[in-house]
Amino acid sequence: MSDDLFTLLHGKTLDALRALVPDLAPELAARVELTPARVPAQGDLATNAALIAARPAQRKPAELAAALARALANEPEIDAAEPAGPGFVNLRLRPAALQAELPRILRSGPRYGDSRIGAGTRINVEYVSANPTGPMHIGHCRGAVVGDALAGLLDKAGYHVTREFYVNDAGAQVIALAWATYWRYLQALGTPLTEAAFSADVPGGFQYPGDYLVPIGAALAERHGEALAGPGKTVAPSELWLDTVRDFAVGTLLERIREDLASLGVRQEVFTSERALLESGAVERAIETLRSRGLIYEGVLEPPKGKLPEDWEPRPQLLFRATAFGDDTDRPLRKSDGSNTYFANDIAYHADKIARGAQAMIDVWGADHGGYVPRMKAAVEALAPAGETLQVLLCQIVHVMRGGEPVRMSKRAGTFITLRDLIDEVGAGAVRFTMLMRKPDAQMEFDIDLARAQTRENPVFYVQYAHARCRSVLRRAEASPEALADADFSVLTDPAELALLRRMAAWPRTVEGAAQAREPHRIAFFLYDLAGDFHMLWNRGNEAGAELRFIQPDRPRETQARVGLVAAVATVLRSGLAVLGVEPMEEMR
RNA sequence: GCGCCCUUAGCUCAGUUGGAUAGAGCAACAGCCUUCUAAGCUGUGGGUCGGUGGUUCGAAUCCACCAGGGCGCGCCA
Repeated sequence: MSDDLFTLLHGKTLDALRALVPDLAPELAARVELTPARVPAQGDLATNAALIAARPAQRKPAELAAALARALANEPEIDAAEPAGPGFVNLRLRPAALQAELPRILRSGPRYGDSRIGAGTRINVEYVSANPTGPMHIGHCRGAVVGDALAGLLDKAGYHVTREFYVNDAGAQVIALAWATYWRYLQALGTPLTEAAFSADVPGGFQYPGDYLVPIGAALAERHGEALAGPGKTVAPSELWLDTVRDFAVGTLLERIREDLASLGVRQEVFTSERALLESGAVERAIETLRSRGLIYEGVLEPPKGKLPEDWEPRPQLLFRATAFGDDTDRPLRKSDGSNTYFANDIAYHADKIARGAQAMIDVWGADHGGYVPRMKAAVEALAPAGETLQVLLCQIVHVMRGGEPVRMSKRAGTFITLRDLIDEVGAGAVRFTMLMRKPDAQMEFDIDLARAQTRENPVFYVQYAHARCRSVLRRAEASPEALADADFSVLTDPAELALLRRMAAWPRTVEGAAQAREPHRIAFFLYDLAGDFHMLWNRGNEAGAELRFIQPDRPRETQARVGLVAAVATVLRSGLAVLGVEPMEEMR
C-alpha cells in the first residue's frame, strides 16, 4: 500500500473500529470503505464502518457510528467526525492534512500514486494478436489501446507485467495470404493473370485482394526472380514456393504491424509465434497433460441447439471436458482432417505462458470471441499447476463517425480505415485517450471530428490544455518541484484550492481501484475531473481582485505555495497520462 | 431456440465493486477577458436509472422474469 492520505486514514478508521469491536472478522474488515464524500456538506470523507460492524457486534448502527465518530475526532488529521444517516461517519479533514499531501506529490514526482497491491504478481497481458495478413485497421485499435493502458495501470499498481502479442501465423489464413502474395508476385514478374483466373487454382478460395500485397509481391520478384514461378512465369506447384512466400509475407506484414503499433505508442516486449509453438510439439504436450488428469476423451457431441449447420453429422472427436469447469459443452481439439483446432493450439499457448512464469493472465479480445471465453477459462483452470488464472476482457465494436455520418467499412472493398490513417488524422494521444473514455464492454462511437476538436467537448484536449497551462505557470515561475516541496502550504485555504488537493489525494486510491477492477478508463475520467478542477481555479485568478492568481510578485509566500500546487497538478496529470500512454503537451498555442 | 454484453437527462456517457438528495460534457438560456493561455470559467433548467417483482438497514448496482439493441452458437480464426 502507498502511504498517502487515504490509506493512512483508512487504517486509522479500521483501528478505531477494532477498538470498539475487538473480534471483527477479517472478511468484514475488508468491506470497510473510506470514500470521498459525495456532496461538500458531508465533509471530505465518509466511512461505512459502523454499518458493516453493527450486526455482528449486536449494536445499533447509529450508536456504533457515534462511538466511532468520537474516536476518530481525536485524530490529528481530522477536524470533525459526525455520525450521519443510517450509520455513516462523515469526516471533515483539517486543511493541514490535505496540504501535507503536496510535499508528498512533489517529492514522489511521477511515482506518486504507485501502489504495491500487485505485490509483484507476474501478470501476462496479451492484446492485439491480429493475424499477420494485412495492415492494422481501426477494429484492432481499441484492443490495442485498452490492453496497453491496462498493462501500464497494472505496472503502476505494483504488478510485474509482461506485454504480449500472439502471432497467429499458423493455419488456413496464412496459407491464403501466401496464395494472394504469390499472385502479386506473378503479376510483378509480368504474368497477365486475372483474379478470377488465379482464384480457380487457390485451395479454399481466394482472399486478401487488397493492394497492400503489391509491393510485397514485387519485393519477392526482386529477391527471387523467376525461381518461384513455373515455366513461362505460370503458377508452380505450391510445394515449390509456399513456405518461402508465406514466411516472407508474414515477416513483412508483422514488421509493418509493429511499426503501426509503435506509432500508437504500443510496445509489446514478447511476440509469440503460433507456428513455432506448434512445431515445438507444445500442443501434444498440453493435451497429454490434460489426458493425464482424465479430461480428454473420444466422444460425440450433441448437435447445437437452434439452427443446425447444414452439413452437420454426428462424429466421434477428441474432446476436452470443459463442462467439468463450467462450460456448456465439451470442446473439440481435432478437426475431421486430423489437424488441431484453434482451441487446442490456444490451450498449448496458455500452457506456454504459465511455463514462462505467468501467475495471472489477461487476454484482451474482440466481442465476437465472447463465446470462446468459457472454454478458454476452463482450459486454464484445468492446466493451472499453481492456481494460475485467466481473465478475458472483451472489447465491443467501435463505430467510426465523421461529419456526423457513420463511416462504412468493408475489408473486401478495401474501404476500411487503417490504424495508420487514423493516427495520421487525429494523433496517437487523442486516439488513445478517446478510446479510453468508454468502458470496453460497451459499444462506442469514435467521432473523428470530436477527437480532433480543440474544445472542452474533447477530453483529450481539455486535459492537455490543463497540463499546458500548468507548464506555462511553471516556466514563468522558474521554480523546481523539489524546491517547491518546502513551501508553506498553509496559505492554500480557498475552497477551490482545497478541492484540487482533495482530488489529487484521491489519485493513489483511484489507481488501486482501477487496477483491481481492470478498468483503465477510470484513469481517463479522473484526469478529466482533475483538469476541470484546475481550469476552475485558473479562471478564479482572472477574476476582479485576482486574489487567487498563482504568481503574485508582491506576495512571495503565496506564490511559492500556489506554484507548488500547480507543480503538483502537473505531476499528477503527467503521472496519469503516462499510465494511459499519452504524451503530455508542454504548450498549446 | 440458447449464451454473453449493453439499455442512466433531448444527445454522448460516468457512477469509486450494495451507500446518503443519481453526476459530467454537449445542446438551450443568462453571465465572466487591460491580467498566469477566454482553445477557458460561472450560473439556470432538464431523470419512473428500459419494465415488473424479489433479496436487506439501503438497489442504477445483486437475483428472477419480460422488452429493445449488439455479438456469438461442432471441425473457421
